[in-house]
Amino acid sequence: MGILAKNFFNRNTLEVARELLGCKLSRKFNGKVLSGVIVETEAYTRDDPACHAFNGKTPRSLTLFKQPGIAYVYMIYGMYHCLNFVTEPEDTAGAVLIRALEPISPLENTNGPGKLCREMNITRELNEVDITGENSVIRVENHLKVPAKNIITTTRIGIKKAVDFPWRFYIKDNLFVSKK
DNA sequence: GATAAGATGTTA
DNA sequence: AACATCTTATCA
Repeated sequence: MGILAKNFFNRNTLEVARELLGCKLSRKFNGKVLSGVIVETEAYTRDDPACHAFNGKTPRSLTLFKQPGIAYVYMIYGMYHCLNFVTEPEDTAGAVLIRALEPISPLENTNGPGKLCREMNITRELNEVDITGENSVIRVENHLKVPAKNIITTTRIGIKKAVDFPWRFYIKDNLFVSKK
């Protein structure tokens, strides 16, 4: 099925976060392809106190201002990485955090943002890689169509600012959504 | 330079 | 509820 192109990411972050549900994420590593269905996402935008880019450009947040359709990978708590896709036009900060996958290729422990990166060998080396190319090490394609009634909208997890923003999305009743 | 906080996960 | 563990941003 079709690989998601730059256009897909060059849009409102909340729309992208919702529409990524049901898409297939593939990660090439050591000659193998690891893949899973995206079942949980969170949106982070400019004007969002919880977003790394809220206070403007810093060495780390600069990635969020770059072109849509690249990866934003950062380290959290000194031991885990988190994978995001950059959204919105260039110079407008925005990203979608990938929080959980339902395995397609054999994978375990993909029900959390740190766990799925550990499982798929996603590190800071992949920061800013293009995810819209045919041969990208990370790419996303259309896979399952998730009916609107099966998309649950709630508040985001693990943040201390903007805790009331309903910007977390997940597939209803899916067993691989992260636990609270 | 120092310091505090952090988009997490595991263990108890 | 504690903690493992270290990058980042901010301030001096």
